[in-house]
Amino acid sequence: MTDVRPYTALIERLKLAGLRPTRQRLALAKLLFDTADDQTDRHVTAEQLHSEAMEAEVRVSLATVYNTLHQFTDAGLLREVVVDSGRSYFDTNIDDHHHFYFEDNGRLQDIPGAAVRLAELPEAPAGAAIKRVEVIIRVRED
Amino acid sequence: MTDVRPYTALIERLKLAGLRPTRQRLALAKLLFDTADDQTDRHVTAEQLHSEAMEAEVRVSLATVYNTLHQFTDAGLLREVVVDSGRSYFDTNIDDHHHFYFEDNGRLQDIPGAAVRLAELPEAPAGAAIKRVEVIIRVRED
DNA sequence: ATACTTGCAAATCGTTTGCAATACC
DNA sequence: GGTATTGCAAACGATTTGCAAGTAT
Repeated sequence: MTDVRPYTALIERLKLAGLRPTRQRLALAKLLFDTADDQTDRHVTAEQLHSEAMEAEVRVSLATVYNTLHQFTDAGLLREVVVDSGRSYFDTNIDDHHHFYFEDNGRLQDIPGAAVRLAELPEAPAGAAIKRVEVIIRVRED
Repeated sequence: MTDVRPYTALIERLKLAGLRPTRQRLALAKLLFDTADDQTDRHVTAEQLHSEAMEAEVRVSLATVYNTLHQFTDAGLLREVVVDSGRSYFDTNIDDHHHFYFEDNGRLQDIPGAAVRLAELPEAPAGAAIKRVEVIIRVRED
């Protein structure tokens, strides 16, 4: 089942985003977006992704992981989620959706977009435009 | 208009919270909760509060500001708001409410509780209980 | 050939900690 | 007096940066 030219689609995706398909960006994109496994939504920190890369025998520096995550975010391939001061999560699900945050262990979990509905939203403050509405449901294991 | 025994109420408040009314806690409480000025909602970072203390000629170390902010938060006098990775805000408004976050300049602004209404909420994941629902509306100055 | 990327190590930022000195009850 | 609190400076963890070396087009 090992694909002989496995990266074609990812290369295209990076090029479209205006990013050179370098070895490290490809490898990270594979780890992030290649859903050979089941889940479509991943929430990774830079450290986590770096560890995964190491396990996968991919040599990438932590600095490059940071750079890449931000480039992917700027390119709209990822979304940054802030729930914990001092730790940034990157979400591979860029659709409109919200999150459960497990404060005990720092895990994030997607809430399907339809499960949260806002009945009423304030208008943006004068001189400002709404960029995104984020709902974070903080939960505690019991 | 300078009160001769200005701290009585704050002292009581700290005692009720189980905190010794020390000089530095009182001074910080005054800066945070004394609404001689207009606004009832303040969103401060530790650094900001420390600066204010310096300007007010109150000698407090930054470490103590951090300690105090967390103690106040644990005691329910403050609420911590996380919108920016790497920076913690403390909100003097502990009522149920949500926030606008101005990404350009890092300013936070309360949204009155009634202006956001959630029509539908998911139930908590199995084995977990909802601790708080936070709505953050990220806005951009234009 | 050239501009973009990478890796490394050092630097930075916000925050926390250990511990001796000090203040509150 | 005994315990809680403070300040300092060092330690910390996550993230960023400068720059020389490597790589994609």
